Amino acid sequence: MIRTHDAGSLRIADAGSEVVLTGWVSRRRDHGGVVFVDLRDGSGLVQVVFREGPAAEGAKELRSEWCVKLTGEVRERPAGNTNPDLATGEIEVVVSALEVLSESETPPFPIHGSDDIDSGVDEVTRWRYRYLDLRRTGPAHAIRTRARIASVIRRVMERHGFLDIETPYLTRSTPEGARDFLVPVRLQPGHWYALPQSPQLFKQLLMVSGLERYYQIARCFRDEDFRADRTPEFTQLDIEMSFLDEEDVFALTEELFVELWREILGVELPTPFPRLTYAESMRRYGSDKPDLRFELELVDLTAHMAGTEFRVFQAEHVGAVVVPGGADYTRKDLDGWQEWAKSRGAKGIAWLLVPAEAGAELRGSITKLEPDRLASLSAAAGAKPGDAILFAAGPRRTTLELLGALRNAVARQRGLVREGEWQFLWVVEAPMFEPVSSDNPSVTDAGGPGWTAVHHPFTAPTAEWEQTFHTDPEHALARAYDVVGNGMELGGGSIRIHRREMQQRVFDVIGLSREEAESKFGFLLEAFTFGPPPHGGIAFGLDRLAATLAGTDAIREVMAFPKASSGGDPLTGAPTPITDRQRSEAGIDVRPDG
RNA sequence: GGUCCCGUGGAGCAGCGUGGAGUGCUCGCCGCCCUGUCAAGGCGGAGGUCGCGGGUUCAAAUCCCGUCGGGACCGCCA
Repeated sequence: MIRTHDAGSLRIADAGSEVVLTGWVSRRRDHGGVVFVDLRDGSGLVQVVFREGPAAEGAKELRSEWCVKLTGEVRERPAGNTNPDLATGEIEVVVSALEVLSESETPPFPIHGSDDIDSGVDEVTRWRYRYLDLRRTGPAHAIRTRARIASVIRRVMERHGFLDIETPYLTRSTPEGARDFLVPVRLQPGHWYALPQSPQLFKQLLMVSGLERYYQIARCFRDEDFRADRTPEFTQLDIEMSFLDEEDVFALTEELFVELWREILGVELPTPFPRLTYAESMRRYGSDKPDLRFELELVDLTAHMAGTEFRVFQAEHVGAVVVPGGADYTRKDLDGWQEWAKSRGAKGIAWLLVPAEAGAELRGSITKLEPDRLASLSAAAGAKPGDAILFAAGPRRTTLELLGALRNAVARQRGLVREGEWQFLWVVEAPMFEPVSSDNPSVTDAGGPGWTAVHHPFTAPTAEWEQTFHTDPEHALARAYDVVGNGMELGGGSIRIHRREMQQRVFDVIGLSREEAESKFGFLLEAFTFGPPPHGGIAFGLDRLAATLAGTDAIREVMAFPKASSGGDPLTGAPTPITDRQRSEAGIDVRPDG
């Protein structure tokens, strides 16, 4: 190394040492006879002082973000001049020699003094100059945190004998539901690779291989629209094991999470994580990833409304969220909820304000309800004087989902979320199938009527449904599980089917013909003819996990070079048009015969 | 595919409703002064296609239409 010390590591004990430092000029404070420079390197900041001689002359020329090397003596700062805000604030380095390693243009946004990720600078500008953005301590910390997370993961996985095995990026479509990214193949014009949406099929093959314990920090690709927490390439911690049951997955996951939260945040997570069935989670929270940092459980009023003449409540499901103290809602607030519901495609939300004073009249949009039903409604909903009740009615599933979203929105709005708390749980026994609909197309090319796999078609049914899932697909339950933290789905997986007969019944339910199954993943089915072990696994969204542990909402903050929401890379300018020659060589316009 | 928001010197904003000279603020940048600052300070200065195109108007940063870029949400995404 061309330096002897890290700038941020110097302490009072180093006083008197001669040091050589390298780094960037963070700030320069020129007082004429004395010049102070904050020198920054990967370890932190230290103040260096120039007084006289050639070094001091050179210091006059220094500008922000110049890269320099300097030699000097560490000294205790004069009395009264220490800086308690700096780790190195008790000392400074008096410079005897200065070498400019490289000069810098004026940076497009301030680098110094921005320990927070959010400095107010436009994101696109930050991504465009991400290499400068990462000189800032806040963004750099997020990336460093991610690296520590990967390190903890590898330690835990290796402790349990898992093998880190790479799987192909140039492959064929896997059975997930998203659109594939496609790569043309020069040597076979008109033929295309798909980039993997996950290593799903390969990890199952590795179980057939008898490797028994696989993990990979794998890049995955899905060509879908963006969200704040979604980007076209992302990273999964992918895990698969043989001869296991759910408890093994739960135990491993909990150990991993405990270790991550302890090491990164210094938080001790209690285990085991509570478990909820999917059905119970939907019933109580209207979500398959409930946030348990607040209560506000949904109320089921379907029975209370049975036989009502009131049109809006003549529905498969009538439910409500009771807003504590919500009687202070203004008409504008309530109209706001209407708009909110409509923006989610719902018909609307009915409301009732329960007056705080005894005997006062109920106010609301449903006061024309039958009087006895109305009178007993507050009690049936569990509302107290001063509360508001927000109702939704309609088909059971969509109504519960609307109420679940409402529950989250109300909790945020009313400040009911206990920030700083960590609430993990397992959501288990999801349905195996869901009805095919226009916005939920079948995996079959024919797109025939019927059912599609909720998780993926290799997910095993629960013990109770092993013999009967194909006769009642609507109610069949899967050995699938999601781990949820603070309302975020952090990971999910399942126990797989390893028996050919059972697999065929699943294909029959989802209307996948033998020919189609053969052409899509015949290689997996063939592998399963050679004594496949019982196996299963789980995958975690590493970006979401890292963002959570780094204390940011945006997964882009834990990616070194994130993409903009159009899918473009503001730094390199990708994607770009291709030349005619590239187009011709790639063979992308060729239609293969047959 | 849909809804909403943003685009003004290098950065962050205000100005737009009710059209009237590129007006203003904070920071940065350049020059000079300055021996204890750490958001150093003082004085002076430079820097603009108001995203782009069209329209309305005597006159457009401001109003209208379109478009591009960015962001959030719904759909979509196991």
